[in-house]
This record gives sequence, structure tokens and C-alpha cells, in this order.
Amino acid sequence: MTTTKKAPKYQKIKQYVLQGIASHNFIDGVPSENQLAEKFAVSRMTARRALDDLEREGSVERIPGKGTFVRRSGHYTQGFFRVRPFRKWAEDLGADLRTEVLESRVVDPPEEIAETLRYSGQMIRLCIINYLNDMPVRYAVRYLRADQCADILWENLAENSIHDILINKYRLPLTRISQCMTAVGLPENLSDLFGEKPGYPVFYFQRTVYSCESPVTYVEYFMRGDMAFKDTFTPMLEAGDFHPETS
Amino acid sequence: MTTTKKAPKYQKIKQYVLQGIASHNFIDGVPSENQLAEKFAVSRMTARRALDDLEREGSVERIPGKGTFVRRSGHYTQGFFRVRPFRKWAEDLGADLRTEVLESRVVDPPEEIAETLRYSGQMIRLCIINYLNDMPVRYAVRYLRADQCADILWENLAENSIHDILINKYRLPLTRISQCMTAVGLPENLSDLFGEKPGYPVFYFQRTVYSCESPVTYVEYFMRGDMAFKDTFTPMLEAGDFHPETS
DNA sequence: CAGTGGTCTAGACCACGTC
DNA sequence: ACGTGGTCTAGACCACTGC
Repeated sequence: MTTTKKAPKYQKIKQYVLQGIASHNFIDGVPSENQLAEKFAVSRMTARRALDDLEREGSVERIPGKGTFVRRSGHYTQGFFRVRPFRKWAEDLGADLRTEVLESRVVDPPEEIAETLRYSGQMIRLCIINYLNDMPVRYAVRYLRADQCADILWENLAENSIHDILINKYRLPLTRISQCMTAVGLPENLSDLFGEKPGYPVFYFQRTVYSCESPVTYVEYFMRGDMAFKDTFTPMLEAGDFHPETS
Repeated sequence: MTTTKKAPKYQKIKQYVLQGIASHNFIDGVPSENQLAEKFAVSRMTARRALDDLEREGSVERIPGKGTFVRRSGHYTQGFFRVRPFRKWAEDLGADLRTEVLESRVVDPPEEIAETLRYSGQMIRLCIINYLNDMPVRYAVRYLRADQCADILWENLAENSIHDILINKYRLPLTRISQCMTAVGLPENLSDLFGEKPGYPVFYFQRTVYSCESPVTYVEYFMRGDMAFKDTFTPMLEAGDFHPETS
């Protein structure tokens, strides 16, 4: 259900290139359009279509006359933000909020997640999608330590807040939240879920939640780019923040 | 210098469609790929390329078997954020900040701007681009009331903060800032400026700055999507904000 | 010079929605 | 049955880069 029904040829090419990037091949350049076309026995336009997508999704960079290259990110940081709890937000809007649990199981965590949560044992992985008035607006992948809250697998996560459960059932006071937001193109594998093309602009969040300085859960999610963040405030001279002395 | 050097045919088609959208034609559907191909005497693939771009940039929506339609935005709001002053941000990074003024002149404001600033006289329009370590990261268009600060045209805006000037020279205390952020695809006309393809994910900000409840300046800007917003905070039960009771 | 990506053509078949 | 968008082909010319 996640992939397109007819499996276009350019999808296979995209997969091939993405895997190659992940395996750190292609460090001095992705195969050229002609090479890909030959390798997959397709026309150059089709190979090109695959690279077009990858470029729009930010995976590769093309330089005319030279070739196609893996893109590096280069993160700066630029400000801060707060995110309102999803349920509260929907309430205020008077909008209909629906939550679906797409996956809920025990996994061996990827290395970065193990590092982030400082725990290398098994984890619970939850994939959740939120709809607002039947429009998919947020897709979240969450990791929790299996030793801390294995029973969460049996909770009704579509109806109850995960934070509620962590606090009230597992007695984990949530004391700190650390998060990062960027704007990215919608990844290919979420295209169907959101009903948008790969590359559609979305917010990408990465959040770690701590209980008493110990990381409890990591969640990353993609949210439609047209979900607006709004703010009105008074620019007082507070803590090196937005204030009149500077631009 | 802003447009591509060879002026591809699909650009003209994009322009045509965008103008049609702005003129509120196409309310019941953009011309089909075949119609556009015939009208512009190009192959269908070329007309299609134009619509591909417009779709990725969020202007139109395609429905297989039905047609291509103008996209409506449908803004919700989702949280809030703060943006650090650009100069301060660059300082902290130890990065090299460069500012270029691309345009600086007196104009008759578009209607929305006149409404936002509650002033229908002439305005000063500033187009500014910021580079961080020689990478273009932010493009801003700013409007100011010509009757309030016409002389700002003669200031060295590349070196001095506009807010500084407003406060210190024009004695306009900035008392309130109201802003909105979404994620959008990079508009076509900024593609060259940023060195990214149209559709590249960027943050889009709209901000109105007030002095004593009177709007003083409106600025909108596009910022690279890989400029991260980061935040670490304690989720206390404050003013309906992020707190443990909810998701 | 050969190779790259950027654009373009004039066809084609398919799945889907409307009538 | 017809029009729509989605995919695909096998060519083509161009501008640019590197050698």
C-alpha cells in the first residue's frame, strides 16, 4: 500500500541510487544519466526522471557538464520554536483529529537512535499518522526503550496521548525536550501517505524527550509545509533574543 | 540576470499559467497538457514539464483522469517560533555574513501590502539577500512607508541593521512583531539567486513589525530549508503550551 | 575532443474519471 | 468512447566541463 501500484521504472533507479549513496559508493559522483539508462535498459529520459526526483528531494546535486553528486547537508541553526500538542491544536481549530497507528513493534534500533537514547537494547518503534479533517498532516516515527515501557504496545495509541501514558502509567516525568526543525522535500516513501509528490515541501522535526536528564523517547516527524507557525510577541531585550539592536 | 540564459520554452508556459491563476482565470481548471502543447506549439512533454514545475512549487494540483487545478492553501496554525537576528546568528556561528541590496526604490504598494501596513501611499521596497560563508541563505523583500522613512534609501543597508536605523534615526520603537512561517517550494524567480532548483524546500516568512500598534514595516523572506531551528526547553505547564498532559 | 547535464520532439501505451 | 494525467521511448541539439 505504500508504494505506487504500477511500480514505474524510475522508482527502481531511485532506489538503486539511494542505496548506493547510503553505502557510501558514489562518493566521487553518481552514475551519469547515460550510464543509468544503459544499466537499467531504459531511455535516458527515464533515468533522468529518477535523478530529477532525487535532486528535488535534496539527495543529489547536478552540475552541468560535470556530473551528478551526492549532496551534503551542512546544518546551521537559526532560531527556535515551540510546537503545540497536536490534540490541543486540533481542539482550538475545531478540527477533526484522527490518529492511526501504522506500525507498533519491537525492533533493534538503528545506530544513531541507540546513541541518541544512550541505550543499545531493543526498542519499540511506533509509526503514526495524524489526520486533520481527513487530510494527512503529520507522519511520526517514534522510538522508546523496550525495557522502560514495553507494555505501551498494548495501549490504544490512536486515542491516548503517548506523553500521557509515559507520565501517568510509567511515572516518567518529562523534564526536557530538545528538538530541531528543518524544511525538506517529502521523501519518496511517504508520498502516497501524504497524497503529495516526492519533494513537496514539509517540515522535518527531530525531537528527543528526557526524563531527569535521561533520554526517554526519540521521535522524528514530517509535517505538511502549509501548516503555519504563527507568533506575535514583543521584542524586548531578553536573553540575546530578538531585540531592536540588531537586524 | 535573474532569468536563465537560454529561456527554455516551458518557462513561457509557466508564466502563462501563473498569470492566468493570478487573474483568477482557470478557476475551474488549468488548460490540459494537450491544450497547452497545442497553444504554445510544443510537444506534450514540454507542456508537461511546465506543469510539473508548477505542481512542485505548489501552484497547481493534478488529478489523474480529471485535470489540473489551481491549488488553494488552507492555512492552519501549529505553534510558534522565534527568529534570531541575522547578524547575531552569524556572529555566534563565527560565519561570514554578507548582505547585498538588490533593489531599493519607491513603489506603489500591492494591495495586500497597503492593507497590512494600513497605508495606501507610496512605499519603499527593499530587496535584500544575505549570504552566509558565501552561500545565499535568505532573500527578503521589505516594504516601508515612504512618508515615515524615505531617507532610508540613502543608508548603507548592507552594513547597518534596518531595525537599528528605524529605532535610532527615525525614533520608531518596535513594540510588536507578528509573523508566520510555512515551508514552501523555492519560487522559480529565486532559483538562480539561491542556486537551487525551483521547488527546493525553503522556509517562507511573513512578518509585520509595529511601533505602538501602528504597522511600520512588512517583510517577507525565503530561507534555505536546511537552516535548522533548534530548541531545548522544559515542558512546564505554562499557558496552554507544550506540556505533559497532551500529546 | 568526448562526456555531462538541459532541453525538446513526436510519437506510444496505460489507468483513471466522466459521460 | 473520450479526455485526462502518468509513464516511456529513441532519437535530437545545445552549453558546458575536462582533457
